[in-house]
Amino acid sequence: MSLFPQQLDLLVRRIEVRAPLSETERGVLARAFDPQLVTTGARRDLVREGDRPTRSTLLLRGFAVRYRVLDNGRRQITALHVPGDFIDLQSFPLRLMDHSVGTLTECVTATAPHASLQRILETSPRLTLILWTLTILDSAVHREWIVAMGAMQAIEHAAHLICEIYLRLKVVGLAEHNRFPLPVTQADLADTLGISAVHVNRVLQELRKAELIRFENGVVEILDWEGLAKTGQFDDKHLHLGNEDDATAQRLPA
Amino acid sequence: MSLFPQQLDLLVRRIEVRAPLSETERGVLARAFDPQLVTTGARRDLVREGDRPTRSTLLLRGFAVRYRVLDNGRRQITALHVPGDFIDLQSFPLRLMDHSVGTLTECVTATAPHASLQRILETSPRLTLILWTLTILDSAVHREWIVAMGAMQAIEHAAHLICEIYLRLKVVGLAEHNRFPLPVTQADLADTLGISAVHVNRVLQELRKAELIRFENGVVEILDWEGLAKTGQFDDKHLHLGNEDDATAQRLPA
DNA sequence: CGTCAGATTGAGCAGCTTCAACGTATGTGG
DNA sequence: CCACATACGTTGAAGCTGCTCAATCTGACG
Repeated sequence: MSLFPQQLDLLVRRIEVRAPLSETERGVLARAFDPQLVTTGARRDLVREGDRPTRSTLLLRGFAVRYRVLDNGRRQITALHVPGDFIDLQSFPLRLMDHSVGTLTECVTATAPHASLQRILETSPRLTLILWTLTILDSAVHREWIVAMGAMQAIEHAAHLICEIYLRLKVVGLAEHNRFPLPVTQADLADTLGISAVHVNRVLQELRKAELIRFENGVVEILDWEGLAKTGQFDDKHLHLGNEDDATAQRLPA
Repeated sequence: MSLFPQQLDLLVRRIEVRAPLSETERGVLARAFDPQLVTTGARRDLVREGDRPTRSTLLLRGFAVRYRVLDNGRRQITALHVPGDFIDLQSFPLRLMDHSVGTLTECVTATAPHASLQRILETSPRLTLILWTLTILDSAVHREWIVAMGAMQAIEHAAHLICEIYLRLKVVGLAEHNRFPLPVTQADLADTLGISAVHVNRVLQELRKAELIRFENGVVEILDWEGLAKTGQFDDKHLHLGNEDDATAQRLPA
């Protein structure tokens, strides 16, 4: 009645960037999930705006996005999720989904009933803080996206996004050196960056011409990290990859 | 050694939109704050990017903004805070500030030492969930801003923002019927909406010409709520103003 | 081989920017 | 009390970024 260790591994890595987990805690976390995994095809919804989920979903394999569709038909992606991310942990404290989550690729997910999270809340302050922190990291990324959308040009924004995804994938061991999967179409990028698909195409061409990246068949290769980070004015501070940032490690030793 | 009830009132109202608080809980919350309040002048920083606060700040009076300044000198505001909002509750789980918070007007604040929040985390699952929920509401607003920035025109975005601020002020009793203070300059709005101050001016003129709002001397009057909400494609779902949205009320009765 | 999703290109256009000037209210020192 | 400074709002004009529309190209797949 619990997740296998290797299935929990990506989440554990994300957490342990900041705070070590004890064996007991890993066990509690593993038992919070339903043992059976769910596989969902590409381009399907995992949760829909208006839903009131009774369980939260952890992404184990594949890429997913949070999005909203406006009256005018435009879709805006508000978050891009990679393996190891909870895609709707916020539905535990706040049940009503105010946005949808859809898959980009085929995805494998594990689900944790809210009742299990409730138990963690009532019995483990440390794990509670860890879960809370995960939602706060989402927030920090959201803010960074607002900055990028509001104050950067399209090409800078695109460079910024690529830097962010690269580091996030690296944390969970899914990026090789300067190379990582990004299985999204230019239309998806358009809905993420808030620009048209045509313009995405031109921006990507510029990034290629500047020899900052290659991007073919859903794989990004970063040719010049320095240049890319500079173009995107990228600073990894908001990803909080250093363990001295975090209260869990300092105030609640494992 | 605790905040006066009326000083806590705005926060309590925000919380009780979704979940009732017991007298005991109010007491615990009140005692989490330092008794003395702090007054900060207009256009000063309350917290700075790079800081590692040891206490979290509750805004009692005045308006404040979260923001980041880019290399190119552009300032992007990522959140606008009104009385009753925590401006840096996330610094409890994640110490390093990845953005700054500044005042727009003179502000009165109360501070809660992280040690007090720690005590709440260790002793009161229900209050912990409530605090967690407050940070998650910030997240929901962030996502809505991403949608507005990415998929709306400037005039729609502006209308959307005004709708949002109006409802948030109403919750804490700071908006009269269709009328509320918005002590920001057009340059502030520019940094919020991610457009130039000149264009803000033109957008406001359009909103006035369409007889949707008046906006003089830092006071907004909504002349046509329906029209404004339609223009801004505004839906209050993401503000989670209904108590059936929330887990606290349902699973952890006071 | 035809079909389809996705990428690419060109051309004209719209939204928003920048620069610069000017208006208006408020405050301040002489 | 006036001269001047300062902050904020308003207006016009020119230009750039990114959009829309439409056509073409490419590769995968049945």
